[in-house]
Parts: sequence; structure tokens; C-alpha cells
Amino acid sequence: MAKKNSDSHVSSKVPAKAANLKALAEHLGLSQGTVSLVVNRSPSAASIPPETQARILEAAKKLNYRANFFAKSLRSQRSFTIGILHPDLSDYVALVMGGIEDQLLRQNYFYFAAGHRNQRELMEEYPRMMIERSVEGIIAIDSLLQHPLPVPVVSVSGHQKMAGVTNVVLDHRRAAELALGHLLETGHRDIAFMKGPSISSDTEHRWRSICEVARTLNIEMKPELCVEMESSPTYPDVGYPVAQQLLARNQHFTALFAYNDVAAIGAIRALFDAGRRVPDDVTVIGFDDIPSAAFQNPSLTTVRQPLRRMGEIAARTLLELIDEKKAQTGGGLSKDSREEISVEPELVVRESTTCRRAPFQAEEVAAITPSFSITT
Amino acid sequence: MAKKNSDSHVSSKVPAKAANLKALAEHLGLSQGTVSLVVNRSPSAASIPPETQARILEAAKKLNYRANFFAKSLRSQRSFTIGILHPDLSDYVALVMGGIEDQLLRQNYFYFAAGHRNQRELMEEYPRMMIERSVEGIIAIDSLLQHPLPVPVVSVSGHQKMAGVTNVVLDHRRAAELALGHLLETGHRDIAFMKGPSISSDTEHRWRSICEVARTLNIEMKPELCVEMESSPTYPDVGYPVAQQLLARNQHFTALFAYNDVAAIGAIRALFDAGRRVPDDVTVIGFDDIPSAAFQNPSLTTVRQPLRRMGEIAARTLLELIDEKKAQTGGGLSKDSREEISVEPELVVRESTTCRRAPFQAEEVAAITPSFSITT
DNA sequence: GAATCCAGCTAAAACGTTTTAGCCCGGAGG
DNA sequence: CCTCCGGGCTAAAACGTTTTAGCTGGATTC
Repeated sequence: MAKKNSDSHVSSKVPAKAANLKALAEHLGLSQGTVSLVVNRSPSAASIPPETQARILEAAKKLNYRANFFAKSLRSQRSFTIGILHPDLSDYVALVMGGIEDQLLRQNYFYFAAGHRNQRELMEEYPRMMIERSVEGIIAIDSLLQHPLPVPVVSVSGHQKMAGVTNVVLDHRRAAELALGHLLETGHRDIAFMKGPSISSDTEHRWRSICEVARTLNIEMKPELCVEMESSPTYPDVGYPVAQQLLARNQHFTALFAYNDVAAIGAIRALFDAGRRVPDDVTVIGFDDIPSAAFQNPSLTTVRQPLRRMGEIAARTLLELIDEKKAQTGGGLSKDSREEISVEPELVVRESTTCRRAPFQAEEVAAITPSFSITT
Repeated sequence: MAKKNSDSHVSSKVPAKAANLKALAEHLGLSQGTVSLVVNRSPSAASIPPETQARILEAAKKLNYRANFFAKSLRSQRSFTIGILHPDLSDYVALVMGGIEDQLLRQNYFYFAAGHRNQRELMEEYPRMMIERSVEGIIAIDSLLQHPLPVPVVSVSGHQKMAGVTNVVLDHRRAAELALGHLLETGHRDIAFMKGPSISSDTEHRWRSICEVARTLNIEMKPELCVEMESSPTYPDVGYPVAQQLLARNQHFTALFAYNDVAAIGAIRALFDAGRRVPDDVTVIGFDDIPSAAFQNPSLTTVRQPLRRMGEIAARTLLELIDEKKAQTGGGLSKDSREEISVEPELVVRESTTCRRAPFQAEEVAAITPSFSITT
């Protein structure tokens, strides 16, 4: 197989140092203003005859003209850049960011991302640095803002009541109904609950919803069957000790509703090491449906959050807010756009909650997560 | 628990619209130049008496002065921004990016990331867009550049011989020695090999190293035991059909060396569904050591790539290259900095290659991946 | 008393755009 | 012949910095 790289003429033409507007205008014998109008297809270019326009565009291409982004931004007060604040580049965050990236790039926006690792100073500093760099808006993933910001903010899985913040959240009530309903249907009554760490911005809402739905469904949440995580559930090891703690109490339970998939995976391991089989002895249900949930052994039953889509929605919403803000030139403030956008969860039943050990079906996974491509 | 949010004075002081240099200078009764020198702690500020400096700094703080980033960049021709080109925000990429982000932020750089999803046009377009936005360098993760770029480039897991590109790569020879050595020691001779997809920039080098080492170790690589992946191994489902294909050949093998962990996970599932137990019937070894590898069941033996560190190295190297470039003002080109930086793999033996079923030890995981924090 | 020097500033160019106000000129209308 | 109009452009301000060259006025030197 011949090497594909054009090794021979490696240092071939790095395209000539981009010309600036002045050079281009001089080359054309026109003023910078005229050229600018044309290359930007400004409405004011209407009075410039088509031949001239063609001439200009051609020369621009030939000289490889690229407007200097800083000069442009300085003048027009636009950066086409947003900031993404996140705790850490976990699976969860990566999925949401993927959705955001997708939407942004197709509208010629870029983003600055920064992970604060739940450190207070950084949670203050990074938004400030972003603002300093003139981002036009900020998306906070699983992060609480300390102060109101001078740009539109969309929060994913945050629940902030703050001026200028739009929250994209899961319908946690529905999520609890799905999960508890499933456990109930499969005959469980002695259910252990794992509450998230207080550091996670979703914890409180999710927990409250679970409590409410449990009451409605007449499920008792025994305090001795409730455990609480202490640190951020980024990697599965945090689920392990929590489950151990639960086991140490020596209380009877047949099901465990974990805070999320990562925690569930760690918990399953702890159960296993303690001699309890999943799902035979204990049924386990997770939350999120991260990609590897389908490929655990046993594969994980979970409440799916459409994370990628939440990212897309967040990005679209933010760009809308930005547009609105630019449009209303100090005029009466627009419809103060919804404070909350809710998305629906989905129950994905796999092996960790049934005793049936069905052969794995590639198609099934494909159906659950349509973005995957399966090669025959 | 009292609500923490200061719901009451929500629209509290959004810090006064940042003042610009002109306003600040006027307020002080000084010229913009003087103020600029002082706030930037420029060497030329030496002749300005300390009291004046103090006055200026105080006023700057009081008026909340922040230099406009665009004006600054325009003038000083620096953006403190780099671009990250990647195929997709997979686990793998997220780890590398985490390392990069860390290094960048602590040096006041930000990054633009873009995922080309292996689409040719995007692989051309995104670097161009980044250059247009004046990034000072680019890190390509698992991505091949089409053209030389006018800025320094560091490639992670790429193997490009191209002017101005520094490669951060794994020592694949050593990796192959570790993996094959382990298989040999545990008594395997009939080994199946899974080659990566041609789209992945590491595939060829890894494969070649495996072939070489196999020859050295006198391991026969039977063609009928070699399978090749077709699409990018981002999610585990791509490993599944490849393993099926292998099984369909009805050839005897006792070990499988998968292209990476994700593929291994899918393969294990396929083996399982075909009635073969891992590790009892087939030993499986992966590559990468993604976080969930330790939490599979069976947990995955794998050749660990220090992905986070590779990201850190890439970022540090790129920033060095940038500094060098800025320093040499067109002067004789510096030591044309190493074309390749190699990092060492590490063998992580877990359950998928031994028959012993040891209880899971949290400490063990901690030892392998020290960045995890275990809460008691 | 003139020349020199230095501390402590200032003026202004430059970075590369966008955009508004308006200039110039040829032809149509009166 | 004068006026008006509008097509086709230009001039220049503005965006907010950084940085160099140089100005001013008082103290020192000879």
C-alpha cells in the first residue's frame, strides 16, 4: 500500500500570507469601504454594479482574503463564541457537549470550555474569564452559577432561579414514575435508594421527585434503605463504597435505584463482591443511559436522559436568546423567554432488572440509541 | 435546609458596564498610554512613580476595568487560543481533552474544539475556520491533517510526517510486547487479532508493531484469526459484529487481542452470546484503559495508554512551540523540535485474562488510576 | 547662565475592520 | 441653462488597545 502522505512536497505552498483589506483595496484600485461592503454582501452594496462586485470577489479569492476576526469583532461587537462551563469532562458532559458542538458549529459559532472541578474559585473565575473574552452567552452543565452574568445563560440540569438563566431539565417526576413503576410492576417493594451528592446540581430535584412519586405509589422509603453519595459520580468507583455502606446495614432489599449509571455500575460490583447476584438477588436500575450502560454485564436498565439532545436544545436556545438580545436595541425587553425547558426521559429495560437472560441483540441497542452505526 | 440561592435580590448588581481605557484615563487625568503601561506592568512603566501606579491600579479596580480582548489581540497579534481537532467527543477524546484543558487553562489559554466525524470536508474546513480565528496552534487528536498549516501543530496518536507537526504517540512496540508477553505467559498460543479501522490514525502503527513483536516472540498470526474493524470504535457496538465474524469462521482460538477497550467490550458480549465465557473459554485483552474498563464484568485486562497525560504533553509541547515561534522573530529557524514524543504504555491485568476471580479491591483501582478519588 | 539630563509623562501611529455621511458626475426634467 | 436625482463610489470616524518617539520642566553640572 503506497503511503498516502505527499511526503515529497511536504513544505508545499502554505497559502500566501492572507492579504488584508487595505492590500486588497489597493490592488483593485478601490476604497476599503467599497470592498468591505461587497465581500460582506452588505445591503448597502446594492448600488455597486455587478461587474465591479464580481471583480472584487474574484480578487478576494485570488489574494486569499480573510477578514481579520479580531478587527471584525472589535468593530461589530460580536464574537460568535460562547462559553461552556462544566465540572469535568466526564461521559455525561461529553455527550451534552457533543450536542452543543454540533449546533454551534453549523451556525459558525465556536465555544470555550472550562472544567471547574467543583472548586469554588474556578466556578467564579472561569465565567469571568469567558466574559472577558466577550463570549456572547454561556452554557452551564451541571454547574451552579454564583452571580448573575451580563450575557444570556442556559443551564443544563441546573435548577437556578436567576434572572437571565434558562434551565434545560429532565422531567424528573416522569423519570421517577418510570423507574418506580417498573420496579413495582416487577414485584419489588423493598427498594433501596441512592441519593446523589449535594454537589451535583440535579440531586435535589431528582430526590424530591422520587419522594413524591414514591408517596403517590405507596412505596415506603425506609431511611435505613437510603444512602447518600458524597462525591461527584464521575467514575464508577464512587458507587462502590456507597453500596457497601448499604450492605453493611444488613437490611433486606430486593431492588436498588441508583443515582446514575456510573454509580449503578460501581454498586453492582459491590453487590457482586458481597455475593449478591444482579438481577437474581437484587434488581438494579440506573439513570442517564450512558453509552456503556448497554454493554455492561449485566446490561443496565436505566432511565434514559436524552443528553445529546439536551445539549442541542441548550445551544439552540442560547443562540436564540443571543439573537433576541442583539435585536432588541435597548428597546422594551422581549418576552422573557421560558425559564425552563423540560425534556422527557425514557425507560430502557435491560438485564439488570429482569431474570430473563436474553441473547444480546445489536438491533435493540441501535433502536435505543439511533445515532450508532452498526456495520455488518 | 434554607434555600441557598439569594432569590430575593436576584437582579442584584450586575457589575457596572466595564470601563474602557479612555474612560479610565480621563477619570484619572492621565493619558491612555500611561495607564496602559501600568495596568500591564510593562517594563516601560519603570519611570512612573509608585504612588501614581498605585492610584492607577486602584482606579482600575474601582471602575472594574478589563482590557477589551479583541482590541488587545488585534494590536498585539496574540489570541491565547488554540484549536483542538477531533473525530468525535468519545471517551477517548474526552480523556485527552481533559489533559489539554488542564494545561491550557493554567496558562490562560482557551481552546476551540471541533469534531469532524471523519468527514473529509470538515477535516479541511475546521482547521481553516480555526486559523481564521487566529488560533496560535492546533492539536489534532486521532485526526490526519490534509495540508500543512501556518501554525504549530501537535498530533495525538497521529503519525504524520509533515513539516511543523509534532506527534505524541504511544510506544506501540512496547505495548505489543506487554500484551503478547502476557498472553504467552498465561499459556496462549492460538491468538486472534483484531485490527482497527483504517480511519483511525493509530491503526497502522499499532498493527505493524504487533506483527513485528509476534514474529520476535514466535507467535504465529494466522490470517484466519485476524479480523478487521470497519468503522470508528467509538461505541462498543462496533466490536460486536467483528467478533461474530471471527466466530463464524469456526477456527480455534483461546485468546483475543482487541483493538481497544470499547471493541473488547463489544466482543466479550458477542463471545458470551455465542456461549463462550471470558476468561474461562477465551481470554480477552483490550487497549486504552478507559475508565469503565475496570468496571466491566469481567473487568478488562488492557494495555493502558496514559491518555490524560498525552493530552497534557501535547498541550505543553504546543505552548512551547508557540513561544519559540513568537521568540524567533523571523530569525534562523530554531531547533526544529522533536518530531515525535513517545509515551510508555502499562499493562493492567484484570479479570478478562485470568481464571482467578478475586474480589474487587477499591485500592487496586486507585493504584492503577491515581486520579480517582475514593470516598470512604 | 547655558548645557545636560532625567523623571514623568503625552501624542499619535498602528492593528484591520465596518459603516455612515456625503462627494462627484452625468443625464433627465423643467 | 439651471436644478434635481441617483448611481457609484470615497473619506473618515469609530472600535479599544499597545508602544514608540518625544516633549516638558526642574535639577544638576561646568
